[in-house]
Amino acid sequence: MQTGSIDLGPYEPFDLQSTVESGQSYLWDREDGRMYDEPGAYGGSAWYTTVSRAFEDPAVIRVRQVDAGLEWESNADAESVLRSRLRLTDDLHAIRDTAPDDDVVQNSFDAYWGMRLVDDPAFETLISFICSAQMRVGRIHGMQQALCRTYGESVEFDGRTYDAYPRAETLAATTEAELRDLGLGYRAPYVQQTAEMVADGQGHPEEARDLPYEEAREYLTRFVGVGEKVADCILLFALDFTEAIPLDTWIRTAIEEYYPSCDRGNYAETSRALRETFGGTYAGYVQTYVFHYLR
DNA sequence: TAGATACCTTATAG
DNA sequence: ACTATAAGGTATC
Repeated sequence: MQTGSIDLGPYEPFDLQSTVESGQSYLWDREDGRMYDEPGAYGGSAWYTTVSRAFEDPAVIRVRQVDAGLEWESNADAESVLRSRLRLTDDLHAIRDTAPDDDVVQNSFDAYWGMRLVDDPAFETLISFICSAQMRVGRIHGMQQALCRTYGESVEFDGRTYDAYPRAETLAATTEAELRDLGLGYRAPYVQQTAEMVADGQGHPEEARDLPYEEAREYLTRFVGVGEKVADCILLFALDFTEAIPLDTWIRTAIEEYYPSCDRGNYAETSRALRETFGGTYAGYVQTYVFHYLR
C-alpha cells in the first residue's frame, strides 16, 4: 500500500465532504456507507474511496480530510490524480471575487466555503449524468454503485474488494432489460446506446474538450439521453468548462425567485444571461454553490 | 421551431 | 395503508 499526505495550507479552504457529496460526482463512496443518507451528517474526517483508471491497472484511491490536510491510501501513486480530481490548485478566493455580491450567492459561499468543483473522467460523468434525469442525488449514486458492482472490474485492496466503473464496451454489450433490472428505468436504453456509440467510435465526450463552449455543449447532445442540461454537467464536472451553468430545477427556481430578468424563455439565452450575472468565467463554480445551498 | 406529453422507479407527503 | 407527487430531463410528436 502507498500512503501520503497533502498539505492543504496553500490550497485552503477545502471541504472534502461538500466536494464529493454535493451531487457533482457520483464516483466516490464513503467507507462507512452513510453517504447522502442523513443530510448534515458530519463526514468531516470520513474516508472516501474511488477506483481510478488513470493508471495502467485500476487504482483504488482512499482519501480523508484531517486537520493538517489530506491523507490518502492507494495501490498507486495517487497524489497527482487527487490534485486534479479535487481541483486542489483552484484559488477559491479569486473565484469568489468574480461572483456577484448578492445574498443568495454570498450565503451559498458562506454555507459551503471550501467546496471545490470536481474534475471527473469524461465517460463516467457522461453515463452517470444520463442516469441523473428526474432522480434524487442519493439514488443516482446508488445506480452508479449498481453499475460498478455488476459490470465493473474488481480490484482487491487492503483486504476488501472494490469495483471500477464499467468500460464503454462492457455497457455497450448489455441489454436494455438488464439495465432496467438494475433500476435505471427509462434511462436504460440511453445508457446502453450511448455506451455503444462510444465503444463504436461514433463519438467520445473528450472530443468536446477543445471546442468553444457552446459548440462543445452541442457536440455532447449527440449522445442518447444527453440534452442541454446534462451536456452542461459533463462540461462543468469533467471537461474543465468552469463557465458552464446546468439549468436544472433548482437553478430555475432560483432564477424565478432571485434573477427573474435572466429568464429569456429558452435554455441557451437564459444560460447566457445567468452566466453573465454569475460573473462569466467561473459562473459554473457559482452555480454549484447555489445548487448545493438550495438543495 | 416552439410547445405538450410520455417515460421507469421510488421516497416522501398527505 | 394507500394514493399523489416529484425527483439535477430527454425524446418524440
